[in-house]
Amino acid sequence: MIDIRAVRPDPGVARAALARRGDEAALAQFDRAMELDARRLAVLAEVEQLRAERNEASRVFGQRKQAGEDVGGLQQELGERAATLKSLEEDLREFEALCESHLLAVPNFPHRAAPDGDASANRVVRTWGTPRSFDTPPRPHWELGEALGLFDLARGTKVAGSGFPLFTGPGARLVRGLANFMLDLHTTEHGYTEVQPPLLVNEASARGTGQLPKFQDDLYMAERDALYLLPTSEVPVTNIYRDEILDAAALPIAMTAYTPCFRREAGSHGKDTRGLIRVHQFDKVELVRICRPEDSEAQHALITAQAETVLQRLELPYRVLELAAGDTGFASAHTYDLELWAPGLDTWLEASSASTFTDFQARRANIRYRPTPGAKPEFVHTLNASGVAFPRTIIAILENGQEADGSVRLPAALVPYVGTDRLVPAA
RNA sequence: GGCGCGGUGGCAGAGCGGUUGAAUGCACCGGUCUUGAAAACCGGCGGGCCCGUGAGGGUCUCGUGAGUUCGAAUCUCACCCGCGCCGCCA
Repeated sequence: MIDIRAVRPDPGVARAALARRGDEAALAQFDRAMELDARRLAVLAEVEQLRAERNEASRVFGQRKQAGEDVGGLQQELGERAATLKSLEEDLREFEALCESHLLAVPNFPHRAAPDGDASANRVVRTWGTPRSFDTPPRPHWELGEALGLFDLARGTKVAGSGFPLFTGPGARLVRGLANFMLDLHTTEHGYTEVQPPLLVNEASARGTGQLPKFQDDLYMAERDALYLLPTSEVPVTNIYRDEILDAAALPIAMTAYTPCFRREAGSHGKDTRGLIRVHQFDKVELVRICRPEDSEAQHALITAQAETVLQRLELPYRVLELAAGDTGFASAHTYDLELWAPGLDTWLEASSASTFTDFQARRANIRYRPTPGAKPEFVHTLNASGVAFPRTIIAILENGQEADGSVRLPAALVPYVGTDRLVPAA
């Protein structure tokens, strides 16, 4: 959530910043929120005035009554005034709720470094690794995976529906190996604390990180219990500290979690649905950092580098994209996408998104810290990065590692975790 | 799922419907003392919002929401959460 108090003195500046997203609807939400805020403040002043009078009058009333004076007339007058106040308070609540609902729909301000424009303005800031050349056209991962017995997408569809992959035998082992490899890297070399969060989250949590109210359609919901299946472990992990005031000495906090993620992918049916490119359920190791505001830019560079390390250890060619203002996610101010090269698909696939949310999530989730002991609490900054998402990593491993004989060579870093250096077709 | 008890400030823990934003202790901050530290003593010390350049003033906040009342942390109702016992299940 943006800071409406900071915006109030000069809404034009904020409006210009938001305009960089090229999102007319967002600007409209912003304008409406500012409008409602002004009306809210006018009613608030009136309500507070009446409450002050009421409080004072009640004090006097109590004194007179105790002194044994006749208070009948005064009591009636105060009763009438209480009714006036009550109706005004209802107006106030209405404006507050309306104002907040619009404010919750306003995205974060893009970082000054983010390029202007939409996705076509995304900037490649670096590439790593060199794509192999193939003598014959490289095969897509779904052919390789089925031939190697790694997954059985038809049966996954039978069990749940399309987009719910079933990993089998060596494929399941590969998934488990990836999880252990990534968790070990982040916990032992990058200093993260491993957590296993709840996989369903309540509404407050989903609002805290920005999934609600705007992206309700993207979430699976357990309606009876008003719980949502996590679309990313960013949600439960960031919300661990919701409504808390953190000790400055504890910052930065660095947590990693291995969880499945569930996404309805509403509106993207028929797009990239082949194989493992876009699925409703997938595993991911996530990195979350919580830090002091002045540290967040450096923390962003750090968390991005840590996600890159995963891909480097897996010897997978990738590029780093700095997202343009218009392509940056709702809650994010600045995002780097890590895209893996998939030779079988002849394309780049996003395997990680490393974002700084500045105080946007902290404000929604009310996560603060005391800069010094005894000082006023301030909002922290939150960041996260996939470190990394599994399906597209598996795609890259298969498509980059494929050999002419139909086998797939595994990266050395994975060998101890998967128990073999090569995946071979079943005899 | 049933019955019982309970949710108060960073923590612990008081609180006859009327200066109770809330006793007290701990923690924390500032100071005195000390060569230094500890102890002791003195003072300060929740958060949000609005107005104000500032000093400061106002308002809300005792799980959440509604209600009773001139006035609610205190009374009523609903909901949420926690604990205990029973039932059910692993």
